[in-house]
Amino acid sequence: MRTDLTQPAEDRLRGKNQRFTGKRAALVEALAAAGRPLTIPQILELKPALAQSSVYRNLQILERAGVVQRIVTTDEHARFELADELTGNHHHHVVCTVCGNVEDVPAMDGVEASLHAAIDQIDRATGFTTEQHRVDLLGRCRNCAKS
Amino acid sequence: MRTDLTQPAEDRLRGKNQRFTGKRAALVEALAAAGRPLTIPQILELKPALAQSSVYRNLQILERAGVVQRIVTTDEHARFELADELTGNHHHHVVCTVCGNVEDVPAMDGVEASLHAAIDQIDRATGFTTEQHRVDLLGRCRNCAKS
DNA sequence: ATTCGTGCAAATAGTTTGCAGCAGA
DNA sequence: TCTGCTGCAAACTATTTGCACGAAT
Repeated sequence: MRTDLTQPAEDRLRGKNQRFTGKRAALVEALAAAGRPLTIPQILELKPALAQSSVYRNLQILERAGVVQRIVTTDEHARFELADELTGNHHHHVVCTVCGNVEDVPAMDGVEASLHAAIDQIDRATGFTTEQHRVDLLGRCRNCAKS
Repeated sequence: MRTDLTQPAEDRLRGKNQRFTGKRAALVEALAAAGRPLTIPQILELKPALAQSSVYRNLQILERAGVVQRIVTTDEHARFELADELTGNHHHHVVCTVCGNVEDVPAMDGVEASLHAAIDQIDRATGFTTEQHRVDLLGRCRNCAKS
C-alpha cells in the first residue's frame, strides 16, 4: 500500500517541463500522508516551511500536471488531494456539513457499475462527454453527530 | 409538471419568520424557469431589477429556509437551484469543465439503489450520518466537445 | 409603531500576481 | 548562465456586512 508516488509525480512534472523541487515534493508528501483532501491552511500547518503563495502556485502547477486534484465542497477553502489517476485509487468523499472535514471512502463496485451504465446512457442521449465523476456524501461525522 | 412552487416556498419562509417579498418571489421564479443551477451574474441578467447584495442575502435566507440549494462546481461562482426537497425532483448534475455550464439530469433508479446500499454500509462502518448525496458528471458539453 | 427587507458603498477573505532575488539544470 | 522557482507584498474578485431608508404587518 505504501507505493512511492514521488517518481510518478516527478515524471508528470517533467513531462510538462517543470522541475520537481523540494517544496513540490513536500506538497506531494503531505497529501500522500494525509490520505484525505487538505485545505491550504492545513497544508501550511503540516509544512510550515512553505510559503502560502508558493503553495497556491505549486498546487496549480501540480494540478495541471495531473498530480493533484482540487476539490470544492461547500465551505470556504478549496481542498487538494493526489489525483486518483496517480494513486490508482478511485474513491469518493464523505463531507461533514458541520465541521467541514472531508474523508475518503473507497469507491464501491455496485455504485461504480450502475454509474457507468447511467453515464453511457446520458452521454448517448445528450451529446455530453463524461470524463470523470464525483460522488459526495454529505452529513455529519461521528464527532458532529446530531445534537 | 408545472406545479406552482410559490406557495410551498412562501410557507417555508414564513416557517422561519421571513417574509415572502416580491424580490424573493422573483428569485424563485428565475430558478424555476431556468431548470438548472444559476450563478448570481446569470440571475442578475435575468432579473435586472434585483440588487446584487440583496440577491446574495436572499439566496442565503432561501437556502436556510430549505427553498434553494447552493452548489459549488469548480469555477469561480457558486450556483443556486431550487431544493430537491421543494420540487420533489431529485437529480444530479452534468458539469462542463470547459464552459462551466451545469445541467440537471434526472437521478437514475439503478444508481440511487446501489448508492443507498453503499451509504448504509458506509454509515454503519464509520459512524458517519449521511443526510444527502450528490453525483456530478464532469466532462465536455456538446458545444465544447473535444477539439 | 415596529420589525424586517433593500440598496449602496465599504469591508472581508480566499486566491492570484508582479517583481526581485535565489536555485536547479 | 539561463531559465524557472520562491517569497513578499500588493492586487483581484466573489461574497458579506454596516447603515440609513422604505415596506410589510
